[in-house]
Amino acid sequence: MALSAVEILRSQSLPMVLEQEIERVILSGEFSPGDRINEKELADRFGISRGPIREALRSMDSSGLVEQVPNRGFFVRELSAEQACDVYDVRAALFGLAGKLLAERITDEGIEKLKALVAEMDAANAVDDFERYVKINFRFHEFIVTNAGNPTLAQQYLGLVKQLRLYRTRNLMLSDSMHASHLEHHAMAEAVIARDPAKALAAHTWHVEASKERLMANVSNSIHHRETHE
Amino acid sequence: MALSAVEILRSQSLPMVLEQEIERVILSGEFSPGDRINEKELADRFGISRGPIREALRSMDSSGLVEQVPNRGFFVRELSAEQACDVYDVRAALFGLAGKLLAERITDEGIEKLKALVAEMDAANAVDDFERYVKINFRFHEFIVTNAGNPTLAQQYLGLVKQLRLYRTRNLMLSDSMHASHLEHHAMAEAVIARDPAKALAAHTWHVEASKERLMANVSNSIHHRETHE
DNA sequence: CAACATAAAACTGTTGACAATTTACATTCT
DNA sequence: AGAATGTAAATTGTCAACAGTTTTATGTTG
Repeated sequence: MALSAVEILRSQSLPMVLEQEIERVILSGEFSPGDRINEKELADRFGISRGPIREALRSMDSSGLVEQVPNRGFFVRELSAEQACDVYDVRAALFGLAGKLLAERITDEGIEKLKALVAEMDAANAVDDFERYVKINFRFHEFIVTNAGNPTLAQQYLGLVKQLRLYRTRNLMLSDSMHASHLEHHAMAEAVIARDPAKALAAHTWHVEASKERLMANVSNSIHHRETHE
Repeated sequence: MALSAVEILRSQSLPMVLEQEIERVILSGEFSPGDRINEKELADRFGISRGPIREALRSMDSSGLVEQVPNRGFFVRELSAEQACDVYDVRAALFGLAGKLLAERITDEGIEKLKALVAEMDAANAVDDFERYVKINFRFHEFIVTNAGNPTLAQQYLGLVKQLRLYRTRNLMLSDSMHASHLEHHAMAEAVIARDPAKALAAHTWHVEASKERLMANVSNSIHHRETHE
């Protein structure tokens, strides 16, 4: 399966595809944070040699998904709670900027698209459809970041989101969280639709900061209850 | 010269050192943005094979200093004026966060250190010593970012600063620019010393935005006068 | 003389092999 | 039994060579 995907795109650029594939393997949870990555194992899996694997891992090292220890190899990066908070703080600043820029630059069609996304979330939120909500939520955030008209910003932001997925936690979306998040989304969209950069900056920044706090509260909670569940 | 440096640190980690060395070569201006990077040439220069070179370049690709075009190799990244603006905007957001966090967390000793740096800049500013001012200015910024207590933030910020060096421009620090910049530095330091996060956030963000505008004004100016100088 | 086709050179992408280091394991000693 | 030590296996770091592509140089044609 994975091999055929690599095989098909070989003509394009092998290590770039590899990067995505390895990323997928890591983020899918097959490799856990802290795990050592065996180069030969990956090479055999994709039917190639270790060279391209190492190049892909080097690249992922730079983007914070893996870490290299000299003479010991690559490890899936481990993100402590503290580090996750740090990433969230940076993400909040970037997302705030995205909201501000979007409010300055969004087109009329963009506004329609945004309204449609919000409407979709309204629907999912109304019936407590978590799975659907999470999906649209992702598209909503992606829309904001990619339409802010700043590729550097988009790249950095998406990189941080990837890093955050290394902070494994029983990410069960609670009903309360969803409703709170949804209210924030409305505030964000309102500010952007009103083309109010300052308000958008504040709303977008706040949304990520609030997300961080909800996650951390959730984590300490699930740690508290771990014994009863496992 | 470069070879001996590599030789000495070979025991530590070759490609990591290589990364710094190649970075130095690029940022020193020996390779210009848009230039193709010859792997063999670099390999010969450092007396090693192409493998580690490629690994280092892949890492630098991820951090935005070079770009890879399939089957054509690596090129020093070219930064358009628009892209430079984008990077500045992101940098402003990050630096604002750094200022805010620093104001929240700075220790008493940190405040003393900060005051000392400001005093040094005062001195250089008073006598229009550009070279000295630029140097301390760099240490000042570095202090802020590394003492904000958020390694992720520091890493991202420093990466952006490196990228900005790809935007070659006759970066002559004008007297007006220096004095304006200096005033902003005072406002930043004041906010941090007062441990006022909101004010620090605003002052630090503004400083980078103002720097961007000064640079851009400078650039259009120097473009205007290019013919007479070259 | 310019434009195009062709052949040679240069370069990148990838591989398999070898050296150096680390890890795992069995043996010995206290 | 448990710690220490030495050996074997596994793994990483590096290299040199080969295949495939791109670039350059050359020669030919309209």
